[in-house]
Amino acid sequence: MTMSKGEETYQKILDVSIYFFAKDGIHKTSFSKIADALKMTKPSLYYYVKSKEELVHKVFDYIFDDYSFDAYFEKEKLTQTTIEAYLIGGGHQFIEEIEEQNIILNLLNEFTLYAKRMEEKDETYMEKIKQSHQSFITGFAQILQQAEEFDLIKEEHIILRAQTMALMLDNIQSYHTLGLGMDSKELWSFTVRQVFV
Amino acid sequence: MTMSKGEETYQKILDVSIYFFAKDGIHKTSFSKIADALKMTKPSLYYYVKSKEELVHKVFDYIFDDYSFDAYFEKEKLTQTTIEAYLIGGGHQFIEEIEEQNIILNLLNEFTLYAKRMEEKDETYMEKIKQSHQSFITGFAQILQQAEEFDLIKEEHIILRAQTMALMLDNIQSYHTLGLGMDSKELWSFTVRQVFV
Amino acid sequence: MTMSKGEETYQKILDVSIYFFAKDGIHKTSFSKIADALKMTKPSLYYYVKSKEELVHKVFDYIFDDYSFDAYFEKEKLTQTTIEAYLIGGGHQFIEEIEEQNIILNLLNEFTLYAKRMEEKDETYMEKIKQSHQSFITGFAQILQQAEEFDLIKEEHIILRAQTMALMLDNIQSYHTLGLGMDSKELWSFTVRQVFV
Amino acid sequence: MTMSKGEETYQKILDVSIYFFAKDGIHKTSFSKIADALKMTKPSLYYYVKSKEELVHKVFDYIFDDYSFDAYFEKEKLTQTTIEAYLIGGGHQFIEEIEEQNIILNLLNEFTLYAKRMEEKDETYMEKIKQSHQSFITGFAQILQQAEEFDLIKEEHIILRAQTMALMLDNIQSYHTLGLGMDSKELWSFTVRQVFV
DNA sequence: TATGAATGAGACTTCATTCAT
DNA sequence: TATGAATGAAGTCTCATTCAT
Repeated sequence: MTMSKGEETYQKILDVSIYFFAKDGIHKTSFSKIADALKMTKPSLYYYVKSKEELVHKVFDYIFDDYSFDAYFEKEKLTQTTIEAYLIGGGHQFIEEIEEQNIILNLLNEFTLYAKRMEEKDETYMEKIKQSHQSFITGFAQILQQAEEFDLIKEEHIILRAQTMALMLDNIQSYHTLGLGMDSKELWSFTVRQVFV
Repeated sequence: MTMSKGEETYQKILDVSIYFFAKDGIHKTSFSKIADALKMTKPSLYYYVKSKEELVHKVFDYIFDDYSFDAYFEKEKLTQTTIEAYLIGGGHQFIEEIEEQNIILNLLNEFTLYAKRMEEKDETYMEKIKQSHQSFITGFAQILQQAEEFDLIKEEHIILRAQTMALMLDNIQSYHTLGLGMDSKELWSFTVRQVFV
Repeated sequence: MTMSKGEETYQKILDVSIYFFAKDGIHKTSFSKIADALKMTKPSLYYYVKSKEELVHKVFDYIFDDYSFDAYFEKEKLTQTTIEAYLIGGGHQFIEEIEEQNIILNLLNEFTLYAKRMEEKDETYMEKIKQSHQSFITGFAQILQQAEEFDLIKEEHIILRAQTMALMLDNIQSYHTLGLGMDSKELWSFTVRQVFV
Repeated sequence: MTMSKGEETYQKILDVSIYFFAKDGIHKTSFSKIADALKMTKPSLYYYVKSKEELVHKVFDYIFDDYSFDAYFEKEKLTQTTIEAYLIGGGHQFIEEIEEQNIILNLLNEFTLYAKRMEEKDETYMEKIKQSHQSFITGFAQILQQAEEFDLIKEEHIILRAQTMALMLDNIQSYHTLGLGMDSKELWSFTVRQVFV
């Protein structure tokens, strides 16, 4: 459980990189900036990270490994309550967590752009992003499947409904931070209820 | 109607900038790149544009001036058809146009990030983006208001419905380009129909 | 007496150039700056002035043509008053005039540096500067010669006295503008009186 | 006592900068020029100096730290000889040293101009220059005070005399280098003797 | 593990100047 | 007389990266 000094330093590098990548952008975050913030020298960074491209990739993995349906919607809780409440609650939790680490949203968007632009050179970025989003669609679809088995909803359009939910949940916070006076949680609750009509 | 040589050159600069900004990102698009593509020299660019920051701003305005509800949903057409068909049709047109100029999507996303990061220095970016999105929400809300007057929908949740439509339409294409096998037009039709339930 | 439009424009160019050369330095004064201040375009400037080097030379001549002993010490007045009072009065006038066009001092100093650095390429600058300073030394020497003929001072060291006066008068204002709390006129009066001891 | 390699390089940068600043002027001395002369690359310079402005400031401090009354007039020597001889001797030493590092004079003048033009942005330049000049005035005044206590001169005009000496000494070499056939040492001796009349 | 020192490539920008109109 | 358009050269500065210690 305890980290070695090296692991600690590595973790700090990731944290600081995430912070600056999100705040200023990947391109505007130089090794100097990171090194200064960590009170290290640039060459020391190279001990932990082979190149900037590798750092970007490591940060990317670190971020997207946590960005999946299962991280927010815990399946064990599903039986304890109604499906509708479960979906609403999970979404609210998602919204809250994203809200807390506000600047991460920027990073998710930046990485998506980054991944698209890297697609020719390195497909792994896009693949991981796809998987993340797919996990939400699939996750919602499974829940809906179950709901249908319980006769809570009609059989129709399960995929479209799942896609709607995934897309809404994914962008609701981005929209919120634009400052259009939108109530994220209310909109999510509304979305779920519409799906269950 | 005809452009002077200077205006033509200026327009070409905008076009090429848009192309590279979208394809490679603002930061990775240097004046050299633009100048080379136009077979001009770097200093010539400065005859048309005071600085890179100004070029970014000009491109930004050029893009976002066209990104509004009214540009896609022509109000004159509203009376010629049913409201539901009108909304579906307008959305399909929106989706088609975005699809044609595919890379513009990247630019919209990049500019949104750019605007957030510039907010302290220059609020005008964010303001314009807000206006764009607001125009969609307000546009949909007005249509729904009318629908309600004709008793086509219930009075409830007009704002939430409008927000849902705006958010869905705005991100449907981004999602599509991720390659999750989503049918944009079908999803939009479904969205509109849900709203009219 | 009246100037043609062309002459007027030319004069304005000189005036503006003097202003910027003095305020910001020759090197930091670009043709753009001058053109903007005059609401002209750069190529128009080239109609009046062949190159920046020529502009510098013209301004230089314009400034140093007026910087001579005779411009400040009018020989006709010499007989009307005592020699000592004449010298003090002339110096005070010099000081006042320099004080009025304060920034000209910067230009004189900058041109002196410029002249030294150009000496290998173009000796005319240094020659003109030498002549200016020599005119003061010679001017004072002639006055002192006359004073000696009237037995007001001893024969000795006439050149040294003249050099002292020239050097003091020439630098008294530069010193003053440093803000060392020096009273220029009092110091000049003191200098003259010392010479007449 | 020995310098590390870094310190040596830094010192070389200062030396070369001084040389070029004096010979060609601050503005005409580019980092390329300095780097070439040192057989370094431009970015290497930035390892030692954050910006050109910082380099200018460092050179300025380096020069003006040595330019004070105490650096040329050693107070211990005062008792060993007569005051008049002491002042003449100190001045001659000053003149000789300035003559040896001839181009430094240009630099002093250039820095004075630079300081005036920077006054709004950064007062420290002007303050240091003032202090230098003030040190000469105060230094001379103290000597004269002492002379007066020994009844060597009259009580009157001690400040004016000190100012005269400071101003003369400060500019005598500038004048000399104009090539007006002035004998600097003789003029200084004359100045001191006049003061002691 | 860490650092001092260095570098090639390339970024944005300004300048003096030209030329056809 | 004046201007719109363009350019080669050069300037300040940043960046990712390397290497010997």
